[in-house]
Amino acid sequence: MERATIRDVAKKAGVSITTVSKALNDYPDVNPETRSRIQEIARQMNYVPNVAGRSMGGRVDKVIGLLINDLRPIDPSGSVYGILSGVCHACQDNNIEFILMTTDSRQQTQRTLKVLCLRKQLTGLICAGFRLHDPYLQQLDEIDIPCAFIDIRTDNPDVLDVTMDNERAAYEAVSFLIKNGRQNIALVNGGPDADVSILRGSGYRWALEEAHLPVRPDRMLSANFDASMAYQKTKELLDRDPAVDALFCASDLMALGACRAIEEKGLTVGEQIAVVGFDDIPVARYLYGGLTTIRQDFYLMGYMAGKAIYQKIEGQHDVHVDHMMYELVVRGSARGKL
Amino acid sequence: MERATIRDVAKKAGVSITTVSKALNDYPDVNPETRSRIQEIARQMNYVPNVAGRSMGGRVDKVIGLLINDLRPIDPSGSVYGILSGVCHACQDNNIEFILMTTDSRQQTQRTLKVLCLRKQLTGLICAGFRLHDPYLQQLDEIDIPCAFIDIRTDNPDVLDVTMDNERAAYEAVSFLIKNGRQNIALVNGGPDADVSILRGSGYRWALEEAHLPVRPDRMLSANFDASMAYQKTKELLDRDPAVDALFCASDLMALGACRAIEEKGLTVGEQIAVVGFDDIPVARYLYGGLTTIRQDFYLMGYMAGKAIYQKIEGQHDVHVDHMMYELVVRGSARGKL
DNA sequence: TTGAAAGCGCTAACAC
DNA sequence: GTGTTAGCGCTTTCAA
Repeated sequence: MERATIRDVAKKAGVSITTVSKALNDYPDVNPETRSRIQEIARQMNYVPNVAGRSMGGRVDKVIGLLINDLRPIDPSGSVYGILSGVCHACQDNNIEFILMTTDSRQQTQRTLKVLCLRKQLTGLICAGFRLHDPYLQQLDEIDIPCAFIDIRTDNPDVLDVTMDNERAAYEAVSFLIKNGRQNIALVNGGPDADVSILRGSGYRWALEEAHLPVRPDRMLSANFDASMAYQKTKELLDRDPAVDALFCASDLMALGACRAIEEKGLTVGEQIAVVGFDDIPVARYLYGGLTTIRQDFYLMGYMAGKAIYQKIEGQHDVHVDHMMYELVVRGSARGKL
Repeated sequence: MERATIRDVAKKAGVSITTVSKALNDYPDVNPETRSRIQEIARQMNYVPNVAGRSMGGRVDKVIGLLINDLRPIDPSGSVYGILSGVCHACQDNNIEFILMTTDSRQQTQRTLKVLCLRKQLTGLICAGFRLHDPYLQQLDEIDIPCAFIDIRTDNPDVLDVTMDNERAAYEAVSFLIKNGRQNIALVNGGPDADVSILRGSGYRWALEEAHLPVRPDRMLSANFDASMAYQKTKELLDRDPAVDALFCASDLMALGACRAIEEKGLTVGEQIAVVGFDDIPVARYLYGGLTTIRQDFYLMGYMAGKAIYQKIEGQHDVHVDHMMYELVVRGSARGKL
């Protein structure tokens, strides 16, 4: 059977399509009996309004799009997944349509952000996974819908920044190591194209400077958030610089790679070399006697972004997203004496 | 500025809307010069065809929907994420629209699967995260679009089953333990509402029976794929049954919980109690000297499902998805002597 | 309380 | 090679 249209329902109910439309859209000027009769018939016929038709008729559904840059086959930190499910649930809770879109640097040069928004008829946009040189960051003025970016600063005042205070979190992590007697702390950072790397790097330097410890470029590694690259570079570091007694890693995954390098070198994680990670991935507590790390909540980030965009769509003016909470979770890989 | 319509473009180009439509949709009967002039004007005006209008005009885009049941805030095994990104990439590669939908047991009772498909105008459907008693499994006859289910058998011959041979994989894992001298192997399984639990459980029994080892119900735990429940139940098991010398766990996450219980009891993972997990999550190699586990590839599952559904949509008749590959990855938590 | 009619943006016969 | 026209399914005035 073909899909039932409003006309089919009208015919079966012996009324006009206008009346069916009104009945199904809860207009007040319909006889209650007529309404329920029509609703029943529609249900029986499996009638579902054609969205295209509705849209043409002038009833456009509001839609929040989540645009993920560079969607990878796996997501070891769970960040993308957490954001996705958070936005999704925020949309459900607020009864607004949600769609997922993806892009990458090539596609960003082929199709403008504006055109992307028009194509999907977006009412609101949330972006995640973007890096500092991505073309879309320059096109934010062109779109005229509420927009939020996760974990990257946009320097556009109309765009909501959803992130935590990465600089301060890194500062706290490194300060914690210092307070516990570590003096030769190296940094295993992500790539410089990620805004969070920059912030975590400056938090690291801030803590060292405050403690009057030298900031040594040769102790600042860049491992692109990749476990095996972290492993490799940490190994080299430990070979050339035996004084290192602690590592601050900008992700738990890199911390894992680093820990493996430490153990292979015959050193112990926690005792000889303290390690602090970042993210608190679900398995962090099981790793190397428990990974000390900065916990952040990607689900909540997504949820907050979704909720804020919804509020903007609904015309609220003073919408603003606070810095997300974080927490230093102390476990075996870097014990506290305090 | 309001959104440009085809009429605006036509006016600016001094041609009819028909010509614009033809030019933009690569019809042959348009003067090449006219075509490129129109394309240029459309680009300048940021013209994007209104999908609703297109759809009304009779040009319906094909859409594959991925329906996820019970989307959780986190996805520790990465299975949902992997499937999602796989389907997404398959759709990109085949140039077909992709949409993500979610449901749960409550929503399944409120809206039929048929209505869901109609609402989203789906051309193809892929379902993941479903459990044996979910209502939608009974409604498969009602939908008339190509459909695939991931990791659950549907007993509907028209529905593609995308999964690996879970029974055989479990059989191999347990046989491996037996061959390496383990005689008292317990099972830490997922809940009985997951089809894979049933299959992995029967693979476990198969291996024991083949080796003429007793199948003891008191050694078969059910921990709902949850790490802390696995921890708890394993602890109880080890207390009451000191003979246990190996554990086969139906997920790496549960294996983690079990390993923690083992270590807390003062036993060593690998030596005294061998542990085999399931999934090979990205961090498995870093856990407990490397977790021995069955590797599966969720991304590929999603990709294959997407590709197969696409082929069915395109009218291919003999579409069929082979069992996905798996592999026993031997690491420290259960060494092989062979 | 109901219905006739216009129109949303687009495509596709078909005529020119 | 180009334009005219009908119509897709729906909502929404506005008149009855």
